Amino acid sequence: MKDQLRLAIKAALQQCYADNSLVSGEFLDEIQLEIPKNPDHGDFSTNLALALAKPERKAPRKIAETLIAALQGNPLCDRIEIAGPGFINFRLAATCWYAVLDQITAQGDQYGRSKIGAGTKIQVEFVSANPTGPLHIGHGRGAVVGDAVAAVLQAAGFEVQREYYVNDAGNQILTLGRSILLRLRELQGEAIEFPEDGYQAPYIIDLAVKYRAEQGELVGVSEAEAIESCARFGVAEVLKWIEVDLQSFGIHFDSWYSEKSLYDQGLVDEELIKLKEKGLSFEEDGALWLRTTEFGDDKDRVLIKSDGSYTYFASDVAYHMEKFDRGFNRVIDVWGADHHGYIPRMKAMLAGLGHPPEALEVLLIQMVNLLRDGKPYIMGKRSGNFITLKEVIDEVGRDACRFFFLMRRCDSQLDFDLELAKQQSSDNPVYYVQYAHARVCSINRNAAESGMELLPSDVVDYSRLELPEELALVKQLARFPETVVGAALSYEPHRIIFYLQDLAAQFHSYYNRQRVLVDDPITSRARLALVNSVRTVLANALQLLGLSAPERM
RNA sequence: GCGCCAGUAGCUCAGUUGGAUAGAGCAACGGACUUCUAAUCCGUAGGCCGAGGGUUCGAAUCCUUCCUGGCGCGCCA
Repeated sequence: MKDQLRLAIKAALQQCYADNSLVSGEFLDEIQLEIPKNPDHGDFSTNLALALAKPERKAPRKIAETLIAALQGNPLCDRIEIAGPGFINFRLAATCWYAVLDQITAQGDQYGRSKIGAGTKIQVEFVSANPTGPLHIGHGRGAVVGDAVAAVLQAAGFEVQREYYVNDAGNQILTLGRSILLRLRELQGEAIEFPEDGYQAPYIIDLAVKYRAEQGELVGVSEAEAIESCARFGVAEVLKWIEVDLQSFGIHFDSWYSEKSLYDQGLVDEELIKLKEKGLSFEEDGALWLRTTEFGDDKDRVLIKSDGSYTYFASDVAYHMEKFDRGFNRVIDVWGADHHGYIPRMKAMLAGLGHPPEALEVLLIQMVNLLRDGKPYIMGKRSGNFITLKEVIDEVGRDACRFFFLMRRCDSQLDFDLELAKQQSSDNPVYYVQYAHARVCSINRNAAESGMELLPSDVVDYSRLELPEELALVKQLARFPETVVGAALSYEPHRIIFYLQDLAAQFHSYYNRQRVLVDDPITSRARLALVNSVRTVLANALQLLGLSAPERM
């Protein structure tokens, strides 16, 4: 709809240049067309005349008049007028809008999907929590946002892969192994002293118990081998928990990528050699450094520590280069905001190795402040004082939990009060949206009972939809595809949430004001077609965000 | 000290990337169930868009200086 109008305007502009009624020849790549807040200003509005005022050196309103003359007689438009300083407002013919209903009916669950992404390959890496303990609520936000960003990109025609990076190498894994081993010895009757820096949470004991049951007792192996064995066992077990939790949250990964495998394949050393060859790394104080300051970082960063072990950064270099080797045009990392200081070195590394820094997009998810009865709930893995994601989902419900995490822009902090979330579960906004869907389904049941079925759109008389609120609903439905595109290109899935709330509000209002099933069958059928288009769009949007669309509530 | 994010109604937040009279939910107040599901609707009230300066036809939005809150600034992960 919008695009058709944009083309018409472009043609008109061309015509004006051709007959010299406008002279600058200036072309704006993107003619701005927006939907005015005030419906009195028409269905669409452009500031084109204002923007051309300078190059044309003419009053905006004069330019607008010329353009309108060229647009006269266009079948799309019912009325075109000049307003304010030189806005051109378009009111589209009602018949144009009815075409949207045909489109929705024809496309069904595909309505809202587009090909803007044109198959561009994007990887979204998210969650990637260390496999040393169960997921907590902070991971939940990143998980839902990452999943929704991926979904929205897919809907916009990008080819998307969801990946979980498994940090199964490094110190924290050794700590996990040591902690399990100590608990194991404890189970075997040894007196142990649990160190401050070990993982003290109770689940470590569960792991030890399971280890003992499945692997037997550790005898005749060195300390290092014992730790390694416990660590591998622990990682595998914890990853199973994580996968189950994510599944119950409706999140599925296409790929689980092991950090350890980067070392095993020698990819880390390979990249380090490349960096050395490019003269980007240097040795100092017995460590190997990357000269990230050359690309805008505030200090150089260590790749290999003076004790010979690798930093996280070293494997991240290899990991991200490997992503591009796999053919992704763009790579999105979803991180907690507390890692934001890490971005400059990553971008510097990419620049150094010949990739445009824009190819990596880091989405920072601000903290979730977990509250219980209004009081902050301090969490720490080591202390074992945390609430797992699973517990939260069980308490609040999957749909409500996902909805809650998606309701805000990811760069603003989120207060999550468990008591409040539970209390509100009956008037939570997610139910408001789902209820709209259930209501349409209910109307359908009633229609079927009275022998009225949904007819093919070519026999529905849409001209019966002449009430302003009916036209407004259709216009809202027409905005769905561009909302999805906007959400995808800006990585802002919350836009879909707000769209859903708007659409549901309009529907509920219509429902209360007008009956769908009235005495006149022609009108009933037209209204039935309308509300079923609403149902389709609600269902598509809910599905996109991993939310259910119940038929009864 | 430096950097990132935020500051919009009493509270929680949107604001289509610079447009016309700044919006919604909750809370408050007043109404609507004999009617397709009241988990709904209708109405009232609520604002110096943190503060100052700048850019232009036009600023909540852009540039700048401050103020407040959160988070970072390791040869930790």
